[in-house]
Amino acid sequence: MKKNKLTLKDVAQQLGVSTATISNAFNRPDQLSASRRQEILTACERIGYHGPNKAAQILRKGHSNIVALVLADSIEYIVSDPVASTLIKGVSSVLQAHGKHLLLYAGDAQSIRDVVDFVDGFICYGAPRNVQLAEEINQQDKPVVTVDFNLPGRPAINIDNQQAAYDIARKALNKDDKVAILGLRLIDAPTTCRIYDSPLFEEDRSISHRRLDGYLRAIEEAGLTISNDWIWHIPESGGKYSRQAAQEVLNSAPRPTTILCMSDIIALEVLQCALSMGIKVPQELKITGFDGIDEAARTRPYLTTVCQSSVDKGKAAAQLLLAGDTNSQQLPYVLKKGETC
Amino acid sequence: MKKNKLTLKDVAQQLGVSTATISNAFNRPDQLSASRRQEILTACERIGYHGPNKAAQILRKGHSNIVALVLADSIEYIVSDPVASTLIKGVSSVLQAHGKHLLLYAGDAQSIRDVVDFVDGFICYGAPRNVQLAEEINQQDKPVVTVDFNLPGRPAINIDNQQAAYDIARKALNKDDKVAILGLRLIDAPTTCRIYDSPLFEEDRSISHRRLDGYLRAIEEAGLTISNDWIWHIPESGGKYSRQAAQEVLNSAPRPTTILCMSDIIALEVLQCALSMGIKVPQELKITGFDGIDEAARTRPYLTTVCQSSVDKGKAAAQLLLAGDTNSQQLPYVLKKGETC
DNA sequence: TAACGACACTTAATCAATACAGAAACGGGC
DNA sequence: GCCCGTTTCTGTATTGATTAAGTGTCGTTA
Repeated sequence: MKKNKLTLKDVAQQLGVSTATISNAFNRPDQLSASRRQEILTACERIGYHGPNKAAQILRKGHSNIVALVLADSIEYIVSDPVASTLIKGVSSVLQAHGKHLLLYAGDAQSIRDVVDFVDGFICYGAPRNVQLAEEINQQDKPVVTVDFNLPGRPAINIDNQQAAYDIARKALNKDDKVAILGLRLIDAPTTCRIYDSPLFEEDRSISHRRLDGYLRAIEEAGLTISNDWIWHIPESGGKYSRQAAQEVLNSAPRPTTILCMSDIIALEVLQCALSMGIKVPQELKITGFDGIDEAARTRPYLTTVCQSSVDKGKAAAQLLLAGDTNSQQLPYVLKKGETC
Repeated sequence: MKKNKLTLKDVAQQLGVSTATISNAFNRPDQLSASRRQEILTACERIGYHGPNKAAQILRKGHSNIVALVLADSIEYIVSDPVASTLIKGVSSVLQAHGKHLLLYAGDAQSIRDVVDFVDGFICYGAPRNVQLAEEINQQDKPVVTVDFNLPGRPAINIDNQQAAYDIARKALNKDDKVAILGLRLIDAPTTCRIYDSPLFEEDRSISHRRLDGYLRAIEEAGLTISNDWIWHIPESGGKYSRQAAQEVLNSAPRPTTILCMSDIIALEVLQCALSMGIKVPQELKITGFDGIDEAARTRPYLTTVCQSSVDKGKAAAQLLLAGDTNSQQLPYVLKKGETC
């Protein structure tokens, strides 16, 4: 527990040189002779000065080596969500390789101002609940990269959600199928529910809406129809919401023969629920997922889903941010034929 | 993308008052009349000044509302480790309730200095690989709380690891048992290996050493013996290390009848390996775990283990830190009788 | 009515650094 | 010996705020 931290000024006085020289010794080696620099550095080591104060550096230099990862959900939820936590892996691996630090931000629109002034940039994952938060971030004169959603004028990392949804639905659907869709955050409601009158399409098209587009296109091409009653809105993959939707949809009459799920978590919940009800998968019920989480490959029967790499998304986002690149990037996905359809 | 951020000085000039008054309007309402304060606040809102620059505040005030969670492993590993990510949940829930932010630190001893100057305190989870990192943090004149390891003079959050290990081993052991222990970070080696000559006990007793004490005491009391050959060192629960140890121990001759594992992850690996080898659990092989992760309750047979709440540990650590309390805290644990012994 | 304290606000030092302009020293060429 | 350019180092304004000390005004009280 060392007290009385040394400042650059103290060190300068002790060594009999100016503060500028000490500063340069640490930051700009070309500004002083190599020998002098070595002297200063070893002297600093000896007296216990570990380099310029970072708080002051941040103020003066205007950057901090800290990147904020802004999360749509609470950290509590995120760390238990396989997709999100894998994304964190990707982001942090790149940041670490560049000597940057990671600040996990999961607060509201107000307290983002606590960090806005000193972080070097933002990676936003998922559309924030709070629209104000997204706006607040977008107003900043700092680099921003979004993942799995769009912010006007900012680069985004995405897969082609529409095409992926179309592809998997096309593979699943047959003539005479009765289709249901379990969607993620389709409307602005805090509970699981069917979509009746709520507007399906918003101006700011989220990835869920893109996926929905894909599903609907495939349904139409297969000569089938679907009404809003058979599209569910789920506010969040985790917790009770998915299970609730699974139970509702499987107890509906007539029971769907194909259920298109916008996440693997949802699909696994449907699968488990179906099996416990004695429904044969895929004979009586076909299920598709989305994401390709590890768990989806371990179930019996294992899931037919769209595999996308969250690690790659995280890496791409971090790289884009650090490179100052402002071009959006579309990552590949692969369809994984499982045993559920 | 707003440019030319306003400063407090700019605002003061525009409103024709001193900078001190603006500052007080935001930070010390008692220092100016309520009416004046209201005027200033609404004026700031109007011209788009969102409050004092945080980087400057951090420098001047010396605190930032940011707490660093220092992790022994890389973030990549942490987010996929159920124990660690649950701890993060606990920590972040308390921090969020107090308006603090969370900085995940998983770097080395050098770059900790990037954050040391401005974070308000440290929560250290698990003994860092790098001893220097622990020392560096301990030297700071900032609050530190440790979880699952000890730093001299700093409060620690722990369960009674020795007693817990003793309890579960006592329950598992019978006369004539052949015992093996799969330990976590017992010595300073990067690979899975048996412990031969390496010193079993170090001065700075880690939780693993406490657990080992408990196991050994139980073994002795049961009238059994164990030599260092039958104690494995595993550098990290995740990855290939546990599997490797499981294979080694199960292929040893004579094969142990009881395996005491210092984490559930390790125990599950042993269980899976044993089942695939056709070994009957618990008839031919008894296994105990440690931690009580969710997954341990879902396997068949499900694990006999020591349940401790990582959420509670995280919460306790954050609360201790924020309260400035310097007393260590011992949390409760419960033995969970499963089907593996 | 002079003294006193409470209130409202300002002045200016301070936090710990960076970076630019300029000074001193040095060396080489003519 | 003088000029010019380079190298090395110093002085100081600047970054954007906080805060202790100080000034002025007003109402109260002896």
